[in-house]
Amino acid sequence: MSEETTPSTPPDRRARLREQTRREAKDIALEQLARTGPAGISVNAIAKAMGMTGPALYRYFASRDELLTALIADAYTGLAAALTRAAAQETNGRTTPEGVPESVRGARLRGLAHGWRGWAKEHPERYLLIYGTPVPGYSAPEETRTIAAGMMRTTVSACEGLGPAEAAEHRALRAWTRLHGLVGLEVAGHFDGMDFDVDQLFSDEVESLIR
Amino acid sequence: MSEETTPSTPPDRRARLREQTRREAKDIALEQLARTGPAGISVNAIAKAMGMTGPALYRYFASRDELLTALIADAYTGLAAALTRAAAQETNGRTTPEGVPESVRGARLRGLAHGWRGWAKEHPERYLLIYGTPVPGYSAPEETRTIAAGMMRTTVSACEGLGPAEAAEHRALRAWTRLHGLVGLEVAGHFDGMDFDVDQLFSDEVESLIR
DNA sequence: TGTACATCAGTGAACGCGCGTTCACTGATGTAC
DNA sequence: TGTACATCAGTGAACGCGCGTTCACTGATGTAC
Repeated sequence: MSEETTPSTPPDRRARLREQTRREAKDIALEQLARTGPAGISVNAIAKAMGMTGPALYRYFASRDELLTALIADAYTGLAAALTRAAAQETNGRTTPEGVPESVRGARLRGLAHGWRGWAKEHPERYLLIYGTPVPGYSAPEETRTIAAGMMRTTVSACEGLGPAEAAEHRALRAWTRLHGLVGLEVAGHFDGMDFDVDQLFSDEVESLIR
Repeated sequence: MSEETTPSTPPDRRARLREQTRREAKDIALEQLARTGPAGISVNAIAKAMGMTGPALYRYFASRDELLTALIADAYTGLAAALTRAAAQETNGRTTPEGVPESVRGARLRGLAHGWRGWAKEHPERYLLIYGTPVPGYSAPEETRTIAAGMMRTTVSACEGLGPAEAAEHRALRAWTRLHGLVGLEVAGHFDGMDFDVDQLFSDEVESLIR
C-alpha cells in the first residue's frame, strides 16, 4: 500500500508480490485497451509485454474473463474514489464566476463535477470501460452495481440543500446525465476539430446544475 | 429504392441485386454487433448467416474494414436523416407541458430531441457505433465528419430564435451534450434497475433547453 | 545454522479453433450479332 | 430466335496467424524441525 512500514510478517510477502504482478498485468491491459480496443486485450500479448509467457498469467487470473472483470471493477472503484475525494475537498480555493468564494452554495457539487471530468480525462480507457459501449456478456458483476449506487449517493448528497423544493435525487440524476453528456463526448473525441471552448461549456453546465 | 417503377433498364438489375446483398450483409452485421460486440463482427460468420461461404462476401466488401466503415457511415446517415425528419415535422400534434400548442416556441428543437432519442432506442447498436467507445484505428472517414457537421447545423437551426441574446450555436452544443448524456446512458443500460421516470427526466431536459 | 519438504512462479510444448484473406474453379446470367 | 462470348456470383480448398487454455515440468522461495 505505502512504504515499508515493517518488514511485515513474511506470509504477506508473496501475497504482496502477487498483488504487484496483478497490478502490472492490469496496467498493461489498460494500455492495450487504449491502443487496440477491448477486443485487443489478449492474455498472451499482456504476458509477453510483461516479459513472461502466456500461461504464466494463469497463476494470477483464472481466465481472460476474470481479468476483464477485474479491470471493470477497478475502473468503478477508481472513479468512485475520485468523486468522494473531489466532493470532499470541493474545488480547492477556486471561486465561482461571480466571484463568490467557494464552500458556500454548490461547492461540493462543483468539486464533484470537476473531479468527474478530471478523472475521465486522466483515464479515458477506464471511463469508456464504464460508460462506453457495454461489453456484451458482461452484465456488471454485483460489485460494480454496489459501487455505482455509492457514486449515486455521493452525488445526491452533494446536491443536498441546493434547490428549494426540489428533490436532491432529481438534481443528482440531472447532474449525472449532464456531466456524462459532455465528458462522454469529449473523451470519445467528438469535440476534436470543433472550435469552441470546452472548459467554458463545462463550467456553464456545472453552474446550470447549481442554479 | 421503392416499387417496380419500370422493369428498368437491365444494366441496373445486377447493381440492384448487389445493393440488396450488401444491405443484407450489413443488417446481419448489426445483429451480430448487438449480440457479440464489435469484436464479434466476422466476415465468415456473416456469410454463414446469409447462407453462403465466407469468401463470397469479398465480392461485396473489399475487406472486413470496409464493411465496418460502411456500417459506421450508414449509422451516421441514419441518425442525420432521423433528425432532419423529426425537426421538420416537429412533435406532431403534441403539446408542451403547459398546454401551449406546438409549432410555437422550440417546437423544432423538441421534435429533434424526441427524434434523437427515438432513433437511438430503435437502433441501440447503431447509436453506440457512433457515440460509444471509438473503435481504435477508425479515425472517422471524411464522410462521417461531413454528416456530423450537417447534424450540428440541423441542431443549430432548430435552436434559432429561442434565446434572447444567446448564440444558437451555444444552445445547440448544450442540446447535443444534454441529449447524448441521457440517451447514451439509457442505451448503454445504465438506468436498468433504477426506479425513476426516464421519460419525465428526458422531457425536463428538453424543456430546459428551450427555456 | 543446516537439512528435508512443501509451496509457488514460470516455462515450453501442445490442443483445437475461428479468423481474414487468396486462389483457381464452376455455373449462371447478361450482351452482341 | 439462336448462338458465342464476357461478366459476374458463389464454392471449396488452402494459407498463416494469434487466440485461450491445459499440462507436465523445472527451479526458486519459504517453512518446520
